[in-house]
This record gives sequence, C-alpha cells and structure tokens, in this order.
Amino acid sequence: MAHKTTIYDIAKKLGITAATVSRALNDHPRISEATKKMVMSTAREMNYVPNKLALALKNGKSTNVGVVVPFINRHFFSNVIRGIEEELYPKGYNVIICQTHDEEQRERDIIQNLMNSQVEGIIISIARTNTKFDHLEQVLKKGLPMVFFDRKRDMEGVVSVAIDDFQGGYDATMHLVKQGCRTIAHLRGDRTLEIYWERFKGYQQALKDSGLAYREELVLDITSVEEEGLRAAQRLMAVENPPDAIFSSSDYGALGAIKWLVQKGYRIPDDICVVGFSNEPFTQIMDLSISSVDQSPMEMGRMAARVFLDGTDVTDTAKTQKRVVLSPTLMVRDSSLRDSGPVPSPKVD
Amino acid sequence: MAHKTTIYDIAKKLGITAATVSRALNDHPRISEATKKMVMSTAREMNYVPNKLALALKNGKSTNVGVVVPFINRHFFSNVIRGIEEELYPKGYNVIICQTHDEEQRERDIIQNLMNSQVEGIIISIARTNTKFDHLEQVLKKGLPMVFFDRKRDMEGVVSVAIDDFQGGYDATMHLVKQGCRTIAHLRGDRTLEIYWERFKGYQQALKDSGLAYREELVLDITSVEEEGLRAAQRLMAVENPPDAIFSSSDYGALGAIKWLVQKGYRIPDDICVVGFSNEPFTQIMDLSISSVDQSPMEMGRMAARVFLDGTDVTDTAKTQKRVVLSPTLMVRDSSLRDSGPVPSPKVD
DNA sequence: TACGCTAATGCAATCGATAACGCAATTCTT
DNA sequence: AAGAATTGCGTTATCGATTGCATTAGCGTA
Repeated sequence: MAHKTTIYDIAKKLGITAATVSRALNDHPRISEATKKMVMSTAREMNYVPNKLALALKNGKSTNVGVVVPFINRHFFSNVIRGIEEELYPKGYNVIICQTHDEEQRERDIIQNLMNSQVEGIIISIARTNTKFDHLEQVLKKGLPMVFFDRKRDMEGVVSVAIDDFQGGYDATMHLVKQGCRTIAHLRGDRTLEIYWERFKGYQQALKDSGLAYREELVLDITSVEEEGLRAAQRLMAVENPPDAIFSSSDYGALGAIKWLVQKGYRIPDDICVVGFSNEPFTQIMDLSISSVDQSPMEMGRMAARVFLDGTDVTDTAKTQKRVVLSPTLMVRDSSLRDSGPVPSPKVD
Repeated sequence: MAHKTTIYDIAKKLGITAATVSRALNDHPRISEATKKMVMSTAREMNYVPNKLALALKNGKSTNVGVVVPFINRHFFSNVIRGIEEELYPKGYNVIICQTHDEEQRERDIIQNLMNSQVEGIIISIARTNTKFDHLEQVLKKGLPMVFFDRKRDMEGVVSVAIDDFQGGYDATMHLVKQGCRTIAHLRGDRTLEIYWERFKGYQQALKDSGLAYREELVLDITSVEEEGLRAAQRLMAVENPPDAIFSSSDYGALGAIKWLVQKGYRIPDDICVVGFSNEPFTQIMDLSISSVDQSPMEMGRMAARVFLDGTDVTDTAKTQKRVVLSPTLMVRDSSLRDSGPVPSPKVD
C-alpha cells in the first residue's frame, strides 16, 4: 500500500514504455486514441497520481510560492494571506506559509529554506527587528521574484504593495479636525518601521494644513497593545492643555486609551475623539464602536499575488512600477463622530 | 544570474566529482578535511543552495505538510495554523496552506493537489458541506498520514484532535444553572457537524443532571453570524415562559443576542445570562465582556502537529490512540457572572 | 519491388543530489 | 616486508516524468 504508482508501473502492466504512458497522459498528438484510452483507464484503476516533484525538478520550478509574515494569526496578516492564496491557487500555485516571529534570524533561516525549496517567488512582510538585508538581496541575486507588502523596504527590482499610510494618517487627523478637535495627540508606533513613520508624517501634515500647532509632548511612542494605549492616555491627559482627540497608530492602542478615558469619566466623542488604525474586527463590534483606518488586507494580498504573477511573465526589463499603493479607507464610528449633522466624505458603517 | 549553482558547477570548478562535493557538504567521514574546506568555501562563494526538490525526489518525500482549513482568516483557524507551523517548522517541515471555502469540490481538488505535491502528511478540518469522503479515504489508501482537527470524522487509521465539545456545552450550561438560571435556551449550530451536535448534547445532559426540563422551543438553529443571534433572541423572548439564559454555540450568535437584549432593556446578566463559544478576541474586549468556551486553538494546532510527527515514526501497528481530546475552558465574564459572591471552579479573567 | 512517408512507439538523456560499490594509494600489522 | 586495513575519491545507478531523436511497421507510389 505504501508504494505509489508511477508511470513505469502503468507501462509495465500494459507492456509499453513509460514515455508512451507519459505522452498518453498528456494527450500527445502522436499517440493513438486506443492507447490513450487504455492508459487513462488503467491510470485511474491503479490510483495513479503524477509526482509533482519529478516535474518540478525537471523544470527547475516547484509551483510553490513562499509567504513570509511575522505572525499568521494576526487579523491583518491572515487576511492578506487569504487574499494571496485565493489569487494564486487557481493559477496552480501552492502557498507555503512561514512566520518570522518578528525575529531577524528566523527570517534569514526561512528565506534560506524557501530558496532551498525552489519556490518560484517570495511574498513577504519583513520582520520588525531587521537591521541587515543581505538575505533579501541574495534572493534577488538568484533571480527569484520577490514582492513586499505592508512592511516594505526599497530595493532594486522589488515591487512593493502597501496602503498609503501617510494618507491614512492624514485622513484620520483631518477627520478629527473636522469634528472640531483642536488639540490632537498621536500614539505613534515603532518609528523604525516605515508604515508607522508615514502615519506620523501624515498626522503632522494634517496639523500643518489645518493651521494647528505640532506639540511634541502630544506624541507618544507605544507598541500595539491595549495596556500601552491605556497608559498613554493617562499620561496625555496629565499634560498641560491636554488633547481633545487621539489618533492612535493601532486599534489596540486606541482601545486602551478609550477604556481609560471612559473609566475616568471622559465622554467620547464629546470630550475627546479617538481614531485607531487597522480596522480590527472588534472596532466595529464594540458598544462604543471605534473609528479606524481600514487597510483592506485581503485586497492587499490579492494585489501582491497579482504583482507576483505579472512579474514572473515579464523579463527583467525595468519593472514598470516599483510600488503599488492602495488607498486606505477611514471608517468613521462612534468614537469620533460628534452628532453635528452628517459628515460628508468618510465612510460610516 | 538566473542560473542556479549546483554541485556539478562546484565540482567542475574544483576539478573533482559531484559525488565528492556532495559528500564534502554532508561532512562525510571519508572526505579529507582539505577538500571539505575547499568545497565549503567555494560553495559559499558561488552562492550555492541545495536543491530540495532533487533530494525530495530521491527520498520520495518532500518535507512539506499540507494543512487544509475552510478559511485561514478565521480567528480559530489562523491560530491552529500558527500552532501547527510552530511545531513543524523546527523539525524541518514546511506548511502548505489551503482553503476549502467550505466547498466539497474544492476540498477534493486540494487533496488531489497535495497528493501530487508529495506532501508527507495532511492536517485537515473538513468542509462543512461534505457528503462523500472517498477523497479522504484515497489519502489513506496511499499510506499518507492524515490528522483531523476540530471538524473531524471517524475513519479507520486517522487520528483526530479536538476539544471535548460535549464537555464544553455541559460546562457552559452547568455554569448557567449555578448562576441561578432555570430556563436555559440554546442557539445550536449546523447539526450535521459533529462539534455543534456535541455541544447541544452537552447542553441537554446538563439540563437533565440539573433536573431542568428540556424544551424544544428553546433550541434554535443558527449560523455563526451576529444577525442570526439577534433574531434568535427576539424569537426566544417572545415565547411563553421565556428563557433567563442563553447558551450560544458561537460567539457571534451570543453577540447578536446580547445586542438585541440590551437594546430592548434587558439587564445582563441580572435578567438574562449569556454564554458563547470559541472565545473570539472580541468577547473579552467588550465593555460587557462575554462569557465563552475557549478551544485553545494554538494548543490544538500544536497537538495535531505532534500527533502527525509521532504517527510518521510509527508503523501502522494499530494506532495507540484514535482521538486526542483537549479540554475546553469556560471563561466566565460579565455576560453571565451574577455578583452572588465568588464562583469556585470556572476561570475568570 | 524498392523507396519514401507517416503514424505509433521505443530509447536514452536530463533535472540535482545521493549512495552503493569499486579502485588506487597510502598506512598499519605482525 | 607482504598482506590487511584504511583513506580518498571516482563511477554509476537511482528517484519520476519529460522530450529530442531514433526505430519499426504499414501503406502508397513510381
């Protein structure tokens, strides 16, 4: 039972050559209909399944694509992966998932491993701790197509797919301004990551365009956990001339802030408005639903996959586009919507 | 640049044989230290990466394991996958992810594809719509190890990993009884799936053990969406002698029910207690946090992976265990915790 | 009748790495 | 010092499928 049927087994049984079997199975024109029928039926009989490895070895390609993310159980990443998988599967590709745990060394190992596995391409959101990038450059040196998404990095010959984080930060902040907020704080994410930096820059620009002062003490660095948002809110409300709005670079930060504020008796959104980022599922489920910037992760995954598919056809002739930028969508909800009539532009659900 | 270095390239450059190169790279004892050094260094120089496909073909095994789930972006599944990946990756396996979309035909295609890809095993949570199972039997016929998790099915020679859904239903219901509830309704999931049926049976048993009557009109079938929970609550509160507790087979159902109840002015948990199932992240984030039964998905994934790893070593000699059962953990939260003093057994966070 | 043509299939190399086996040269044994 | 053992490396087959290049048989035709 353990033995897997090969074309040789079929050949032997029928008294013909493996070559003929192969051609019959592939509907080669120079094979008689009679033998084709014979081969087909006995193949089914013998439970034959073609060995992709053999083919892959011969063609030098595996029909596998590596997808590398920090953690697959994060809402954002699992949705991106779903998008990727759904785009790639119909094209005959399989998706190999790897988690870096946001550790550089692990990312290196994974990249090496994927190259060993002869994947046809790599779609990756890089680890947060990366200091060097030679392992990624090696991928390119091998001529292996690579696509960055979300957490990207500018490299020669790599296409990246991401939302416009600057725009997201800008929109969120502008929305707060339109709600009448004049003192807007920002909970900033890890500033070594481009995405958080861009959100911050968008925030700054929006302040500037609105004629509001940028006050350094209103920008706090946090990681994306409830607890830090909570403490940040506490600190913010203690400064002289405290904020009347908080734009958090993450939903968890926003959540923590809101919880602390509510507990302390602040009324949201009347006393203070809050906007998060990522549109985590919980933001719209909450009784006091949280405004947030949606990154359309599934769409991002789809796009990354499509970019990969396009890229593999094209020879290296100057990638037409170096980056694909998706537009973020601000979801306006309870936490920032003051009932001063209908709001025109941003989406309300 | 496109050319990938092979051991032959190294051999040619050094004027030795590919076999020697291979042995040198594998630290074979019969190769001189000098040659080993030579080979190693030029391998690095030439950016050599071993071709796993070749090895896989030779050994008849790919170091890949297929993981098949309905949707990877569901909280439960993405966590299971994380568990699987973390257990398997250190052992040198790669995880190939596939989504069935809960469609039988797609599941068939995927299974076929994975067999083509010579995966070393399949870890699967079967599609909801399955009517036939011959595609799964074919996997076993090929001698390919298979592990079911969560949505399982009894088959000869397949190990399954799941939580004790009966126990989960029983615990949840018993907890409600202990809170003083006497008329407990149940929102039942798709009864063709074993897991939901078991939860329902646990619910029944708990009623029985508590001397409470089972009333058919208090059991409604719903799918796992907020909207249906909402409507179900509406219907339940309209019956004669309405419930003072609802045990929902899903958190989304519980959420919908709670939203309707709160809107209608019912006090939770004083007027009516609600318990959900799955411990979705939002349940503990809510202002009125929702009691729920935790399935420890990551642990389940780890366990499934371990079972696979064990199974591959063992020859088919009567699998010692046909099913691994994990214990569910009831997380008691606001939605069902009446402040009648401390509750002894169940976990409170 | 012999030659060319075509249809149907066989032969053998190939992809990259490994491993059993073989063989020459060196080292060890007693 | 002769045979035995060991060292170091080459030869070749192998995994399963594909494919360019024969090869064979049958048929038509000059």
